[in-house]
Amino acid sequence: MQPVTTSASLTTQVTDMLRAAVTSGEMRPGEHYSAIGLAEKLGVSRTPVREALQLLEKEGIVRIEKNRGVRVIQMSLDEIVQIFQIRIILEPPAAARGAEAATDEDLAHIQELHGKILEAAAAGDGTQTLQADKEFHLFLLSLAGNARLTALDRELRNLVLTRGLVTIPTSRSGQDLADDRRDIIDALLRRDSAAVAQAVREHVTRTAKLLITGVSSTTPGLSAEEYLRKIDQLARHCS
Amino acid sequence: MQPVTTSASLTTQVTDMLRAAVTSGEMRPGEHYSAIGLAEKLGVSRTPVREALQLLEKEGIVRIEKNRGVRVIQMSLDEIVQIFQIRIILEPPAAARGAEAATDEDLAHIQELHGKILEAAAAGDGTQTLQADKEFHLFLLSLAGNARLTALDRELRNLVLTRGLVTIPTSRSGQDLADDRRDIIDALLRRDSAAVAQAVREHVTRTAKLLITGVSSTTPGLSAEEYLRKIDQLARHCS
DNA sequence: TGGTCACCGGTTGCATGCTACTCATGAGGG
DNA sequence: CCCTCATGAGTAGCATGCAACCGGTGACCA
Repeated sequence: MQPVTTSASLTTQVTDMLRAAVTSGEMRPGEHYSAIGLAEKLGVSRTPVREALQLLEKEGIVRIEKNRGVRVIQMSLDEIVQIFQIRIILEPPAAARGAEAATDEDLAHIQELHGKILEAAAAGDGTQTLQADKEFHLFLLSLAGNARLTALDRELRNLVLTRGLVTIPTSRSGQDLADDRRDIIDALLRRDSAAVAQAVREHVTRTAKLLITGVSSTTPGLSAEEYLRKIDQLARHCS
Repeated sequence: MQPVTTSASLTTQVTDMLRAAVTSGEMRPGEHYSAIGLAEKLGVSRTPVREALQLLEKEGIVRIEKNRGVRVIQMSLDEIVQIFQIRIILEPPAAARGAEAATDEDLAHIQELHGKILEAAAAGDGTQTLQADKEFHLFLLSLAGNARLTALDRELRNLVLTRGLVTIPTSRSGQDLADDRRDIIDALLRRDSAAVAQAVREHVTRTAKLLITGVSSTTPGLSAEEYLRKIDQLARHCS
């Protein structure tokens, strides 16, 4: 039904391309880039690139250094912790509400999405698995009927991806995460919203811990302990 | 110690000015504006205005209509509810954690900020009251040590301001809100984090209800009931 | 009279020129 | 030998030119 999708504005396209370049690892954190260079590479003028970079800066993906160029932000462990602190607060209640509001078709669709995760995981396609996992969770959250919350969560997830791609898919941890999802689905099918909240909470917490230990292990001289402690520092105050 | 604060970029300044123009009511929701017109009015070229508008669009304050100009978004009651649903989930645990982490100086500063709210309220300066209230809450949240959460909350608050300026300051409700703040401070001084969470939760919930009934009363044929019900639809699932 | 279409004012979107700024390098002085 | 400072290469930031595009209005035709 789309009328050939009159191609979106260049600025928008460039934004997406650059974001993809970052999450795919093509543009590396800490590295320096110039708007003029990126413009040439993409075959457009500096203006849309510059505007795209400003938007990405607002997302927290890059930092613009006045008259110096742009730098992909090397997300610190501290910021990763902050993001997960937020996710651990937000996602459980949203998922629980989603469980209440879900129709039978929604539940069927969830199981379908779950199937796709398993397929991708079985095929050993890490990127695809991550993508499918994201869709699964975002669909669940969207059932709560709060579009802004869903969008917010999507952005938080994207941010982590810039650091997370490498570290997530170890086989052992992949199994744990799969078990978590199984728990979520079981609770969903029972329409036990409290159990859904609990399962989601554990799932996100586990993801956070995996990521943190992973990142800190590749950064010698950094103790994961301190950061692991912080993860549920906020969530435990949820009344 | 600041080296004369080399003035921020024009784009940034324009962004702030336009945002202020929206929240102050100078630019009205639903109204149509052109980048070229705004640029003339501000005495700058179209480029920084255009870039500022793109950033504001990302914040959700305006919508850019291709080749047509820009429109200040008329926030729907539904979106207001969504924003408060998020705030009611986020703020209580953050405030509670802040209560744990606060130093004695922090507590003193909080009381100072509280004093400023009372002053502004006594002087009958609505705008100033709102501003002081924002600072109070954001400072409390910042004590939790999660800068991203604080920034997020600031943005959510700004969004509501585009609709909220008019409706908040009725004398009766102002007193209720002041009482809430009193509760928050009492709990803070006792370092009773659970009570802080509870008090914040009630405060935000009350604010939401005031705003919703206010807005719906100025929009005839709209029942507030439906929206009021939704407010804590998510928060009640906080385990 | 009703409908279609061409035109036109107004706007954004992108490209590009120019200025001012930042940082690094290297020469010159102490 | 070290420190200082001038110079230059490279950059973002802003202004402006130009084309493509949208929507409305009025003329023209059936």
